[in-house]
Amino acid sequence: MQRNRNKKVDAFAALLKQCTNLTNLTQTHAQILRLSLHTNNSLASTLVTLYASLRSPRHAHRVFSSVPAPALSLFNRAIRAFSKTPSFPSNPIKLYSQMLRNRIRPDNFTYPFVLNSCAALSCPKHGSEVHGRILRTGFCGYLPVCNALIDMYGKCGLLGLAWKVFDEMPVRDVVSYNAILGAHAKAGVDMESARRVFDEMPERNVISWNAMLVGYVNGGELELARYLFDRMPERNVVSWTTMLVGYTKSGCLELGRVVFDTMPERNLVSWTAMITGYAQNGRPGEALRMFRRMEELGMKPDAVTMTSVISATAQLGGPEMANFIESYVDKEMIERNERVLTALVDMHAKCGNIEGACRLFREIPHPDVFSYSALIVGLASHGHGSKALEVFSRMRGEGVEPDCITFIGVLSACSHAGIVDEGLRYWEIMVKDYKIEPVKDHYACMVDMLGRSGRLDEAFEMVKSMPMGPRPEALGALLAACRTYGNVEIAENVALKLLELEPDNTGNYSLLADIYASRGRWDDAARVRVVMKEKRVNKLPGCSWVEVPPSRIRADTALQVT
DNA sequence: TTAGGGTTAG
Repeated sequence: MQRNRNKKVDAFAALLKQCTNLTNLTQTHAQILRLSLHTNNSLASTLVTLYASLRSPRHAHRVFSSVPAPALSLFNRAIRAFSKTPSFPSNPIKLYSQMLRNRIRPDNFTYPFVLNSCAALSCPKHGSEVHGRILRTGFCGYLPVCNALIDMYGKCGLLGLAWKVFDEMPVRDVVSYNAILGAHAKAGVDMESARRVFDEMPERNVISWNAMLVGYVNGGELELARYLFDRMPERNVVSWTTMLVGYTKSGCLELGRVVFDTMPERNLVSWTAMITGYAQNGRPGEALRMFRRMEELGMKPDAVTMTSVISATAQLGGPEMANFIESYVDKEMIERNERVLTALVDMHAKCGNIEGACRLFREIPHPDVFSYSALIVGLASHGHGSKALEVFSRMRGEGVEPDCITFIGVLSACSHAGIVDEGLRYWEIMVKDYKIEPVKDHYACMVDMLGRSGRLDEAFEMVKSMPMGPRPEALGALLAACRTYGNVEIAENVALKLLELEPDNTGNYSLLADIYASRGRWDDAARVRVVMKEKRVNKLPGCSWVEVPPSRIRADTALQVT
């Protein structure tokens, strides 16, 4: 009987090896379940690994939890599988605690992956507990275990502890050096120390060179990065992608595109980097075109890719497109992590569906400053000022620290709700409690708020108090308020400054001419129009990056399709 | 076991 069962297990193990997609894997899994072989540790281990490699952590979790007494090997395979999706509910740290409760002793294959998750979740507390156990059980003699410790402390920013592990190791390999090098280079702020490690290490591989490259890129030292890139003894897809990111992050999209087009091989990360480059530099149409090309090549996006695709869609607007993208996320089983959900909240808000934005926000288990800000800004721009302020107060109650963008939402909420004194109070809170230095956009919000409610003198004072000098955003808001309330005196003052800063912006000339006209000062209005003509300032045609169906082209917009 | 891609902006 037992022998027969073992035979079947072997047969299924062989069958599983041939499963290359989710369809035939689930079919084989179904047969395993029918014969009640799913409690077999070895089959369950293979299933968990395969589901994880096909990016189906939910299936993997179901397999794992249906085994009543998981053995060490199954724990190890599951921990390894889930270390790729550390934010998933059954994360390696939980599995590790479970194995200790089950009195199963972790070994040298367990620790590196658990430590990886501690690093990914930035949990040095758990990490040092694991460290303690490693020391007590004598596993510090294993190179991969110590290397993972260096990496974990380095990624959590505890460089002293990383060095302590490094220094106490009797034997080190290139991985140990790379881990400590990466810890210094990553942020790009201490490249001198990184350089010292790099120069002193006994042996270097492509990973060591890439770690230095990343450091220069993240520190904004693009020329040094390029110098290094050109002289590397060996380059792989990571080196090329890092260089590509260097260019796109500093706004050199065209150079980034050249790198992308010339790199010898591209993977999902390279495609995502290029898509993100376009999305973050105001070229959402180009981002979506790249995404389509990537799909046509059969490359499946992941959560990171989709975050940028969603952000690009948000910039283009349109409720149909927003709904399409959301159902795409569902259909392709993209992990709905915090960043994906935040991007979806923002997208729906920008595409006019604030209810959809609120619905998605409720799905976020622990909203952070990004998620709260996206919702607050969204509510404010839809005119739900008091609802935005409610969300802000809930955010503070939850202990989430607002940032400068949150306050842009809060101040514009006050502006739209017409509650000026509240707005002034929030300004105080921003500056005094949160020590946030107001930037030009905050001033623009305040000027807009004071101006809308007719407090033009205070708005003017606000403009004059700007430490960076009057900026077009704030001046424009004040000029608009001057038109609403017919205040020519301030308007002339403001317009003069504004035209000096933005001589090519037609809106400013028109606004001033309108103000003169509304007060019956026809000669002055005409004078502005003449100046406009002399400067050859003509209305700029509307411009779009995407093909728009003819029915949606507004009659008053000259469309320049690129 | 070591290197690359992500969300919020009057």
